[in-house]
Amino acid sequence: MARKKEPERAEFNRTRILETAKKLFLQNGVGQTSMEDIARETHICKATLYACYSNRDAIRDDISLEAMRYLYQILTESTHAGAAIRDNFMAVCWALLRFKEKYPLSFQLIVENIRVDDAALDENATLREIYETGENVNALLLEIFGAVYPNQSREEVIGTVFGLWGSIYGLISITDNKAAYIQKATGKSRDEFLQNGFGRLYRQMESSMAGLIGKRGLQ
Amino acid sequence: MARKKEPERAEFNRTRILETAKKLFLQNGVGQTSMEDIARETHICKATLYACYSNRDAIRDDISLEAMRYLYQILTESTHAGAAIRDNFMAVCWALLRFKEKYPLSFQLIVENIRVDDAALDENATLREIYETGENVNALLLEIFGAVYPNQSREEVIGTVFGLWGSIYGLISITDNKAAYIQKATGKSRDEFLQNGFGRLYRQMESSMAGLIGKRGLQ
Amino acid sequence: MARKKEPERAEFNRTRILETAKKLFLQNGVGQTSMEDIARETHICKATLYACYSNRDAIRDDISLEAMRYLYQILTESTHAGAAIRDNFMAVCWALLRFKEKYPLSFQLIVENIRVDDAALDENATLREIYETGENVNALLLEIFGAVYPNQSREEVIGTVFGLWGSIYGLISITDNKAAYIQKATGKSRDEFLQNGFGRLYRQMESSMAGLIGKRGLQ
Amino acid sequence: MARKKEPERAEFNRTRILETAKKLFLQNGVGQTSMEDIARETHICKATLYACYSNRDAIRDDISLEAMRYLYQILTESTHAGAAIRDNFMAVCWALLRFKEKYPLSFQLIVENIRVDDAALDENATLREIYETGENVNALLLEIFGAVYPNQSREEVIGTVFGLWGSIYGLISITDNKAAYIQKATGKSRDEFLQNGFGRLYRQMESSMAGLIGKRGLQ
DNA sequence: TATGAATGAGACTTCATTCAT
DNA sequence: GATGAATGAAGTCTCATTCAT
Repeated sequence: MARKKEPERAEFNRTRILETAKKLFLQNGVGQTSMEDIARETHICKATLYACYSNRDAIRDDISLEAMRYLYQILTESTHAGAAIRDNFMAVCWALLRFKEKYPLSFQLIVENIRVDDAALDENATLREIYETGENVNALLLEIFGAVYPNQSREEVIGTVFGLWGSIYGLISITDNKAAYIQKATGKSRDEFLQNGFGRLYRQMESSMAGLIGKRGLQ
Repeated sequence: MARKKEPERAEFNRTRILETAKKLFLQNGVGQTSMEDIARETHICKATLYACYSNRDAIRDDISLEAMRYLYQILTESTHAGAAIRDNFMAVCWALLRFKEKYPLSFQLIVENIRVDDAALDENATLREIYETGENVNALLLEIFGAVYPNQSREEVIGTVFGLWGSIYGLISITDNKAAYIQKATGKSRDEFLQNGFGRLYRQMESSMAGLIGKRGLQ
Repeated sequence: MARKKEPERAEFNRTRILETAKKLFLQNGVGQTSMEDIARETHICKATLYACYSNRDAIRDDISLEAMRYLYQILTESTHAGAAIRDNFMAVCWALLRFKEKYPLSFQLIVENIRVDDAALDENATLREIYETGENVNALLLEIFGAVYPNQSREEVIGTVFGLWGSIYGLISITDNKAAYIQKATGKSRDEFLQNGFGRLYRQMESSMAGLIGKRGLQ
Repeated sequence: MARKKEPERAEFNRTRILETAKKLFLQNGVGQTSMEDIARETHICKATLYACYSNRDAIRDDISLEAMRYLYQILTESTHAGAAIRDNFMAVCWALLRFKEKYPLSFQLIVENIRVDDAALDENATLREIYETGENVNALLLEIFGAVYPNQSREEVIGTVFGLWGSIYGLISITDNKAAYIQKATGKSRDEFLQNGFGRLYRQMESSMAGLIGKRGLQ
């Protein structure tokens, strides 16, 4: 098979490696997937593999970055500054679900801390960008929801949003992981169940706001 | 030092292995901990190690079982059939936090599905017991919270409880993982922050009930 | 093939490894001999090989130690406190030749410095023993030749002996390496040639002594 | 920076490679220095490196050749047909020391045999030139010292000179390698020690001649 | 000629697992 | 049951060398 032309090639390999790694990581777990496996599956020789990614963590980090960017992108696309809060809230929830579906392995990034050794962030550009994109996601959320808490301090808003974020994460986790169980126990499909759950969380937010800003209806 | 009598000795070894494994799994990750490591750290030779646990998964499963039992135990101890719902709810929340603190590696058991190959459950007594203890936890929760939804179908109750369970899980995850971040951003300690978050989730439950059962006060 | 009984086995392996390594190191050079090669040639699997010697340097060091001990042994055996100096001198020379023949790779140990990081010697028992055996060799030489320089300070004796030691080393090196060349150019066999060379070096020592202790005959 | 013109460029590269290789060979040992290392350190890409030198041995040989030429040059420069033998002898000794200082890795060339497969010499111009330069060195030595042994056969002279050559080599080896040790044990600096040692070797030569040519004084 | 990327082979090392004692 | 030694398989990584551009 003919070699690709220069500039394309490197990118081509990295992409193939990334896709294959995602597949294998998911199938067998990150720990059970060896560079050997990835090389075999991509038909890229090990030396080349190591030229692209110096170890498994580098691959994992790159996947995380891709995931983080995707998350930021779909959040940006599916929310709108002027839209009704409920719409934005729901958009965020479903976006998170899509995120989990597309990057199941990276889903817990949402509640995890990027390993932040000061050293690590300085030396590892990928890690730094993951971190920064994560910060952008946070900023976006504050921008969307912060506006509707006019009487709350920034600190309170951060707290509320963080809490909701965690709750949504947990709700999606349990629902997606135990979809079959839930279906059997409640007769609801995963998405119906989530629809209800998201609704409850929204009302929680609403009431939390109501408590603070009086009976003035939200939208 | 005199040899322990046979049956004690075996139990003694298993305990040492379990404690050491928990420590190492936590320090280095499950995937990065080898049977070699465990043997070295316990000063138990590998052959003996294998006599106790046929592989790493067996150890991991045993830890999971211990964790599950602990969870069931503290939930049982800290909730009471006749107590105010709010008290029970809060007790459950803080119990989950203690659970995460004691068994960080097993925390996600809460939202995970035990690998349920029909075959696996049949052949693996440990797995089966984990599963059954999980079911007991579920039953306990339904018993505690189900009573207060007299007008709801069992299915609806299961749904509500499941959803809350996931939310609590997510809230604790994000709060514990990002405690430092939260402290810096909101000025609140992890536990203050959680107190608020649990409160919000409780009100969500309350209102969800209120919506269904009318203005009849809850306790 | 049946396994050896316990205590013998380990020693048996180490011996086989050592012998094979010596052969391969000599054939192909130390740098071109891999642990792989040694494993293949000994029919000992690599893991076992690593259990005996944690890396190639450990093997090399062990060979050096064996060599050093051999050197000390043959020097001890072939010299005698009361013998004529000339006899002792010649005995030392021919012992060195035998040493080079038996441990060609270790021959330059004679003029080399053991890598003496303070740390290394402390942590590496083999290195330390090589060093100490080397010191014993030095002491032996001083004992043999020192007595005949009654008027010289210890420092002068050390200097003279060291110098001779180096000269013998060099003479043997060139003669053995270029035996064929020498045979062609001078018609003498390696050993005849050496006999002459050693003789010249002895007379050098003799005259150096004569100069210092007067016409008093030696022996 | 503008590209060098073709022929210059190639020479420029070869020089850089050679200098870098000498440094790395010395630092880490020949066996531990890879073409990879050399490419990295010179910032010359590997393909170009291979265009200049087809493998590591070719580099090593080129260094050897450079060394041999240097040796021949300084021997030529520092000795003189009409000079006193003692002066020439000492000049040779100190030249050898300078040689070891400048080309430590090539020092043992002096007592080594160039690998002389008949095939190798025919096919490998570098090897052949090393060999020939080595022969020139030998010839030079015979020319210098041969004249003073008028009664000896050429064979005897070769023998004597060869033997001295080896002794000087050994003396320098041990003295330079163990300079610190010697300093501590004898209180003499390396060069003082060598001065004495060279003197003894000279007297050896002198007496060897004296024995043969009678009391006729040298010089 | 110079280059970046690719490659097969193989080095070193560790692991899970199994024996003989 | 406990142990030290052994093992085959696999993992991570590097090297010398070769292409296509």
